[in-house]
Amino acid sequence: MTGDPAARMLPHLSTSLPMEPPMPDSAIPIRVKNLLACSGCQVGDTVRVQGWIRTRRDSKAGLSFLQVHDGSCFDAVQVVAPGELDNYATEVQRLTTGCSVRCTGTIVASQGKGQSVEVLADTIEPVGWVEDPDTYPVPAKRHSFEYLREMAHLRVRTNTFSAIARVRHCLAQAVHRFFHENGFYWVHTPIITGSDCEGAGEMFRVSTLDLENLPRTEEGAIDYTQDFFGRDTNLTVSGQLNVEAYCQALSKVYTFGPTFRAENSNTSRHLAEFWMIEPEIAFADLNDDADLAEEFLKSIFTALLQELPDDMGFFRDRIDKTCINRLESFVEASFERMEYTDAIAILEQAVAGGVKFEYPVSWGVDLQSEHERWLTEEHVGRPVVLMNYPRDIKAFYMRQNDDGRTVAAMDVLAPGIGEIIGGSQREERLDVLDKRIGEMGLDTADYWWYRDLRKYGTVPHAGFGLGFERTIAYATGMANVRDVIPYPRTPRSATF
RNA sequence: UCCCCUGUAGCUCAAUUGGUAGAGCGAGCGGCUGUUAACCGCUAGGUUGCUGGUUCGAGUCCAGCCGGGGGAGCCA
Repeated sequence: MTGDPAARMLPHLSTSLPMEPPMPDSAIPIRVKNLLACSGCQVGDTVRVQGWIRTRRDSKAGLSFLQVHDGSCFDAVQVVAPGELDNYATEVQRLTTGCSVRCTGTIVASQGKGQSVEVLADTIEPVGWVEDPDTYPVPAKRHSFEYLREMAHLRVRTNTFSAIARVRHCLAQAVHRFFHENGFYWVHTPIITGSDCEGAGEMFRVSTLDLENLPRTEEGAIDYTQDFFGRDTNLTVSGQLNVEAYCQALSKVYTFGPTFRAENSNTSRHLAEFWMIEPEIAFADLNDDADLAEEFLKSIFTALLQELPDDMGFFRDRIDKTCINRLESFVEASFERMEYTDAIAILEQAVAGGVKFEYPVSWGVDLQSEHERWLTEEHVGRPVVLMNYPRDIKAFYMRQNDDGRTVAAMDVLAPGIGEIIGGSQREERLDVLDKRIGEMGLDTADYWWYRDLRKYGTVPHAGFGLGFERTIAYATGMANVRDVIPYPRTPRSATF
């Protein structure tokens, strides 16, 4: 649990916050997670909790119940406010969903059902009011995800989005932990790139030129020599080429950071700004790459199941009944390795046997989602690693196989989602690489530094890419990647 | 970018082949209660996305624009 900041106390912060109110000497500042677990405190202790009101329920017997959450865990703590408090009528009974409060009181065993312990308050200090409860955008009721998307600054106060934030953090930590513990170095590949050769999609231009008055060359083209970098630059669409260079000195490396695609894609699986994980390993072939992908995915999903049972229980109960079972099956299964060529034969047999697909199948076509789903869900029933695709449907940097018609590419397919990882062994032979660059109509001059890697101590190497938001959506059952990133960027949408 | 659906109260949605715009939730007030998605009653809350058109009459039909969603393509 050392990686979980909510589990640790930060007394130096807690005691240096501004507007510190008088507090009984014995009051222990504590976060809700630890309070509910009686970790670092026990029944009878005087504690202080700070957070936001989820609901208030009044009892005319002369007390009120406040559900106070602070983001440290899924549950809120019940703070019992006796009617004897000085500000009971003037302030406590005016608290509404969303107000922030600072409470001190005694931890007691709860008389009610639904919680084992609660806080019997000595003081309740409203810190920030909700100025108009009638128009507070996220009252305690059901909201559609579409509506909450337009309230991205407030939606994290809901059960669902605070749970997503914790899952996202947990998985990110698990990613770094897996790589760190396996001897990988995290490489901070550039966000602004001068490479125009990544070939992974439409790019966002980065420029300080005056759009109202663009400098022109004598030929009438835009004169990028006058731009900030003295050339045209873009936001990165992939760190792969850069991280390959570091791989060929550090042996095992990865990138994990934001990536940008200016594609006009309007789907539940695409974002203009998303986070991608791209490991790269040297002295490795495609089988090593598949091994890595399998160990990696099992590691991060195992961590999620172990570290956030309450949040995952919420997703199971309210979002997707199967999400926990799916992850448990995933981490226990051995991945099936299958050749693309064999997969096509299996699919063709299935069609002959009466299975209906919308798109036809034959050797040389890229598999559609329906084909991938059928293979992993119906035919194998476990995760599948498809390997060695036709070279004509894959990128220039993928290593050509001896058969002359396939490349060492792989996709990891998972039940319930389809493709979750795409990777390949990279072409390490300069002559073969140059031939491929030429065949695809690209210019070897643009790849001068990438080609250098093949001139100076080249080595077989491989890697893969994993979309972080798709991984979170898969793990939680959330249907739209726009709801698993705090501030989604999509075509015509970048409000926050 | 293409196809389909959609836009009505703070939110989720009704509104009969075009005829006075309603409910639930939320909110406010009152009642009841160691409460737990509380419950009961009352109240407030709308230029039906925008612009134009057809019509005696448009939330409803037509055109354009803008927004949202789903699917496809592209991909992660």
